[in-house]
Amino acid sequence: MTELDRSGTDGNAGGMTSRTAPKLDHLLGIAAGLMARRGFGRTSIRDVANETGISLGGLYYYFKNKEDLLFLIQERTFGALLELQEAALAEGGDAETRLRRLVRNHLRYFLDHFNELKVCTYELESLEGERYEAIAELRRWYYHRLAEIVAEVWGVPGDRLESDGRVRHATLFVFGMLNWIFTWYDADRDKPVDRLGDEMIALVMDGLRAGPPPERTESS
Amino acid sequence: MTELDRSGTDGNAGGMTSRTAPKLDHLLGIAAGLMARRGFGRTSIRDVANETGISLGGLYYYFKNKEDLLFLIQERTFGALLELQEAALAEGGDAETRLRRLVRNHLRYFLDHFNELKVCTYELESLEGERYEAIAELRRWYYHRLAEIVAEVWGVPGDRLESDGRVRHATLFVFGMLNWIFTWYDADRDKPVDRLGDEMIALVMDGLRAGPPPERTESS
DNA sequence: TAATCTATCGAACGTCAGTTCGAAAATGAG
DNA sequence: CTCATTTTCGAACTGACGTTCGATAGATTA
Repeated sequence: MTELDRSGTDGNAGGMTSRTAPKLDHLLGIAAGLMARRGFGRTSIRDVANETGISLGGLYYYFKNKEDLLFLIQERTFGALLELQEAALAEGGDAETRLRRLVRNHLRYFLDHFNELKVCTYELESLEGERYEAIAELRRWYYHRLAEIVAEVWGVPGDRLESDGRVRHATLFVFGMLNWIFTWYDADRDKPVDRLGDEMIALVMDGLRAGPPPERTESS
Repeated sequence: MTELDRSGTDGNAGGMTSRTAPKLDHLLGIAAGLMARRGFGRTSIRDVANETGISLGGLYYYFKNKEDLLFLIQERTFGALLELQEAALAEGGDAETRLRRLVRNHLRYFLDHFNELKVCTYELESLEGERYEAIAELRRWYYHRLAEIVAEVWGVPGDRLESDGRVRHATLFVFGMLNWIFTWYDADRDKPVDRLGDEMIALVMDGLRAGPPPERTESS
């Protein structure tokens, strides 16, 4: 229904086929900052123009649509996160080890790319059609990796992973913890991210009944 | 900075001081449905007019602002939920019992008022000034009630509750699980809500290491 | 019936948004 | 220097949005 016509060029309006584009990255970073604060719908292209110093019309050299701008932010940010996580999983280890790595990476990445990842988390549904599907696919990949770990902890065989609602729910509970952080994290108050990760792992693995995790200052 | 001028009348533009207003409730329900689907920013007053059958101008008899419309939805929905939870807590019981009640109530309420509660969850930041503060206050109340339970499970004394980051984090992790549901819940797939609650309690209390919760069909 | 209050309407106003476009600088190669 | 390509600009168009307002029924009261 909602089609998009990527006419030959592969993402942005003008040329720019190079892997990394510093000016575009800068632009996307600023746009993400605005969208993280005011939301996609409330952020105008004119806001982006003012904040970046680029003229209103000039922006359309970098993206062909407002929605395309959002897509570029999400694709790049989420893509990089998933690459990171893929590498982390490739390192192997038992389920708990991999889970801990995943959570820590996620939290570290979220600290370094707060605005961008917040936009990824909140504004998926502002995309439509192909663009929506492309990002949804990335999310599905992430979901499956975590679900596999949950299933492994519980000893659920891989072929029953899809049909077992308990694995699905537990996985989504964990994602809820991870993603909800954007609503409350306060850099000053909640300082060491790795400790946050440890606390989360402690809750996920052993629950409240095991008591609070140790209050030490730092670890690896 | 951003002031609102409630000139005498107490919330809506016209009169209407009665406790329950069926037509207003109907209106708010439809508005919540639109906002849940497309977000506050993307939902226009004209959309609400079309969907309700009330004329564009006529809507302003019920609220004085678009933001006021959002506020009314949040205040009523969240207010009712908190009343429910206050009553549930008043019933007493140990920490786990109260936690289970809280979670179950939350999930049941979320099923019955999906759109409205989704709007409450996502659109707090679309409010400003006094209206923002009023809703934020309600949320704070909810947070504290859950934090108290977490602290009780861990045996953290009430006066150290505020300063202990671990209580804060664990509480917010649980809220994350609860609120993230709006992004994935599928009425057909994830049928019995009470079981969802039990699975969540199982994870929160005992963690993944305790193994998956029993797969029974239903309980109380 | 006259007066008052509640509820509703349609038209209009002003603003701001996304997008387009042709021209013009800047850049870099031959 | 010349020329083609890349990048940037400012003005303009078009549509949608929130909000206002005077008019108007219907209901209620005196």
